[in-house]
Amino acid sequence: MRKVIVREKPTVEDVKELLEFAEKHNGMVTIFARCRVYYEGRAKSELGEGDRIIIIKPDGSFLIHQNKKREPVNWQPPGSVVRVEGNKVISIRRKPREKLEVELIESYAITVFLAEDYEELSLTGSEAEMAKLIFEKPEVIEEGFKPMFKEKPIKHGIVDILGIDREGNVVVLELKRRRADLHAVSQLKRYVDALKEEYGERVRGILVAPSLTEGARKLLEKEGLEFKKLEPPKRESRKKSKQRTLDFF
Amino acid sequence: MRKVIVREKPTVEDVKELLEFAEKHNGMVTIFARCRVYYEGRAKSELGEGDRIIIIKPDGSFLIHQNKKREPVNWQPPGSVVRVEGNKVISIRRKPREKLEVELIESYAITVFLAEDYEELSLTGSEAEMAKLIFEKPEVIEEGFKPMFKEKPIKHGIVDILGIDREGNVVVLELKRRRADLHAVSQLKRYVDALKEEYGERVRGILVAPSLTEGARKLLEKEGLEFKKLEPPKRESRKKSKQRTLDFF
DNA sequence: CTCTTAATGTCGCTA
DNA sequence: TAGCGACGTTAAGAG
Repeated sequence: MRKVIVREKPTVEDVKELLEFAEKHNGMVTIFARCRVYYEGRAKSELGEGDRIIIIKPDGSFLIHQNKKREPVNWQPPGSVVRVEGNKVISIRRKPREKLEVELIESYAITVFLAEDYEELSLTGSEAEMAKLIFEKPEVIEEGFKPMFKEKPIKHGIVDILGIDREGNVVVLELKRRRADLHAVSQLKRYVDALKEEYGERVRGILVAPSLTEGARKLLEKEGLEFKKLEPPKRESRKKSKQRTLDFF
Repeated sequence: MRKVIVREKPTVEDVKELLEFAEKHNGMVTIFARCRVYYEGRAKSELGEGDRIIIIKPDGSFLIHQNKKREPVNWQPPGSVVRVEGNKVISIRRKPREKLEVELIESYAITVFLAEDYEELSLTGSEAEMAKLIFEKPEVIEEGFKPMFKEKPIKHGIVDILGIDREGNVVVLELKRRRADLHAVSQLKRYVDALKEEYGERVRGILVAPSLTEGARKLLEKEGLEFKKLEPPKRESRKKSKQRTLDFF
């Protein structure tokens, strides 16, 4: 069977039919249309008449893209359910209850894409990999540092890394894969405060990141917290993908 | 001229040609293809062979969508520049330097959409509207509350609303349009700490939100901060759109 | 389910 | 341009 079905200048009936076809065969629907959009749920919005691309995925994800920006102007998350009523395509989410209505003024084209995809993204340079690096080479923080826990729940939150320094002080690390800001410092402060209640004053807080904003540096200093420069490491490639390539033989 | 140009089973030359055509006419390109994706920039990623929808907008936004999730698996933000090299579609961003490469294994279809859209989203139920409500009816916080500043920069951050209560205490409000969590409390705490340095102990911090998580409630209590329940208001409709409808006449 | 936090977050605003 | 914070944030992971 063909991977992509295209219908130009579809009628409302065509749209209905192809949406049903896509649902049955787990296809992705793309509609190129002049439309108006109404949304009500966590918030409420209206979008006047204009040309947009509408994508409906087999998992219920619903995207409406204007000709600018990375973000969809309106959307519905996975798990939503779509139906057609007259010239409206409606998507409903329950919990929280949200309704998205697309009023089709004129449909220029519609496609159904029977996409097969078994691959997952393999990404490197994340905060999780900074943590891994620190457990493998604790000296990147400082000589004598001993990491003990990762993602450890404490009184008010979950600390990235909890450990002990060479003098027996409790050390909390807050990791950031990019330049750390005021939020990061507040977060670290919250953990240090909570741990001081438990362990007394011998608690150190270290913000670990490639750099700091000026505001963060000032607040960090005021709060008696520390900074350690560390770049998120980037692996050479291949993580989740299966390693059975030709090299295997 | 036609709004949507469709080419099925395009060659690499077709793709190149239509991308150039789209760039010239500010069209949105959509490619339905089996592909592999490589990204390197702030992080680095690889995605093995599979069927995806690729969208390239006239502002340089670049989206690659798998058949699941609301989020693109790979992307490039507005301002990026696209080019074709052999069977690869490459998008470059400078500052930070980021490169996205899509290796087209098989293109099933490509469309160029000459989308015209002059409308902007009108949204209600935002935090900004909560602030507006509080300035119009300060009593929704408490009797005698006087809001003084909105988005006021202080020592370590920018407070949502700064005001005075009936007893002359300085009051900081931190607004959240949805259930407030630990982050919101830490943020409020940061503001209160900074203001206490300036105004002494007569500083109150109030978290204003429709609800609180358990953890947030506990921390708020421990820190001597307060909570005021308030839902973000939803207007009846029409904000940014021009009011020139039939009713006008 | 709720809670907590990361994210190539993106986006808008402001000094 | 950098800093700061909201977002209908989304998504993942743990309890």
